[in-house]
Amino acid sequence: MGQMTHEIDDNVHGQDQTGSQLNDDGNGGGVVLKKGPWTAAEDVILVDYVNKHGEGNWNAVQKYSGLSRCGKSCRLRWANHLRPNLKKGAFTAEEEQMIAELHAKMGNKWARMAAHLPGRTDNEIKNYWNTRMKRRQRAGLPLYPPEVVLQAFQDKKHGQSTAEISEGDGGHQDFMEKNNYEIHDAIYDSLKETQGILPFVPELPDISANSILTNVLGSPPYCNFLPSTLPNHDHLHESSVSLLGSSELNTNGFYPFDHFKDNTSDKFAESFGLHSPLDHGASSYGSICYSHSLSNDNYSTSKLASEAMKSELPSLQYPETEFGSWGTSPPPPLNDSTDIFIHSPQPPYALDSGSSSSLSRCFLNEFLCQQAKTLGYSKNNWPESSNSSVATPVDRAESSALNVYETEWEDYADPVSPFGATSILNEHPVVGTNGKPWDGWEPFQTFSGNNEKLQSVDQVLAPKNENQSMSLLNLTWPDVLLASDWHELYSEHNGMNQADMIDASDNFTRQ
DNA sequence: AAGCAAGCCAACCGCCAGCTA
DNA sequence: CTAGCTGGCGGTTGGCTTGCT
Repeated sequence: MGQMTHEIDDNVHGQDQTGSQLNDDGNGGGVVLKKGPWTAAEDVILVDYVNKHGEGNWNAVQKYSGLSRCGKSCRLRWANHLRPNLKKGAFTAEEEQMIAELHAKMGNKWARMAAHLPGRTDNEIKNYWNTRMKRRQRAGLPLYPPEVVLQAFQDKKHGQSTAEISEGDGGHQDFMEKNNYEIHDAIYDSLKETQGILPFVPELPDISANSILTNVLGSPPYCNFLPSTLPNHDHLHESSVSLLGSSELNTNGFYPFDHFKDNTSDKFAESFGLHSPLDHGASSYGSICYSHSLSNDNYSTSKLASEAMKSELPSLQYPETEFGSWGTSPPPPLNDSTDIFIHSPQPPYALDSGSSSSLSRCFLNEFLCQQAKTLGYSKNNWPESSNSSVATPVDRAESSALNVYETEWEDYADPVSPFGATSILNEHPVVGTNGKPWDGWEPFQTFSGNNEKLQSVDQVLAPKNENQSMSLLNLTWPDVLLASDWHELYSEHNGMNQADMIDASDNFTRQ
């Protein structure tokens, strides 16, 4: 804006200040077309032309108005700045929320997103998203507010169809089904699958969005709201129980994660400069909660590796630390809710048999990309954390997921950061299931999956582990529920008041 | 006050799909 | 069927502003 001087340029048809070139649209005919910022005079000419002739036929603008701009440039100028009913100024909170939701569903379909935001242009939305995302990625933050994912749950739960998303987009339903709505489906499917007993699935072609979503949703602190939303034995409730299960914990209480030791993942790690002897361990910080769902070595990250750097892709990561920007969901207070970080096991895998969807990969890529970024950070931070408390592998494993959030919370940071690594680990020194503290970095293999460990995992699987999950949850659930501001979100989305929630949590605890 | 980095945003570029001759 | 034209879209660039040191 600021650089747009809009000064009257008497030389509208003359040479521009940024250099000229022949129009590349094939309609130049040797005419030197102006480039660079539009002047007020040019705007007047263009507006006048459109008023007389209507939109379209942009290449005729130059012909009939004498404007030395290519058709593309005219169209862009009109669409982005001159057409009526354009909304100027910063995005409102509602619009930001909408953008996040739309982006979660559509990805970088700016024009389509703009169709949902009257008065906003695709360019505006794109710029907004890119700058915001750049900022957040640099900070190691997730991109989507929790409400977006929760909404995805709600939508699916209430049978919202793809058509709704496609509403107004007529003719794009197919696209939506293929690309936009899979996150909803992924979330839902993961719940369906995890509510049942899926102890072990030997074949898994790819990490799915499902598993990630499941993990994300089932991971602290966001696992909190899942059970809470469903006090009765609604399928989601059952799902959430399973989500919180320790089904992939091995005998040591942590997840097998040797699946990331394959060459591809090494390459992936290399691509992020993870070369130290701790690489595997380091990788596990970020990957563990995602890789643990894999029970064979067939996991392929080739696509992930190749696409992981594509940062624009949809993600459903959260929490959102810039809650203010979303207008909702302030960070949970620092209290016992942090327990859930320590005590709640990672959710079991969610298996997505048709997992290789583009969006799933996109989601994963973006996620892993951020994970990788987070890893570098957490690598630096870990020693600090482990100085004051000794983490077991499982804690690391969980903290690997946690690291995502830790990094996240580091914005709030610090001493008051509700989930700051230091605070968590200081307050909750953790030991291995054998009672021995896990001190120091061990080779990845020492606690990562061999068959024996995997077998142990199987033994821990639901339904048996449901009780374990419950016991774990019992430690924290009411506090988590009541102390956390999530209950606002939760109740808002489920029509429950606090009393209901207390009942629900009590029931939950008594189980 | 100056220098630098990051943010912001308008505009450009290349690709693609749809239409038409 | 094909080639050319046109418009649309998403990615990227470059310049100005802002904030920090």
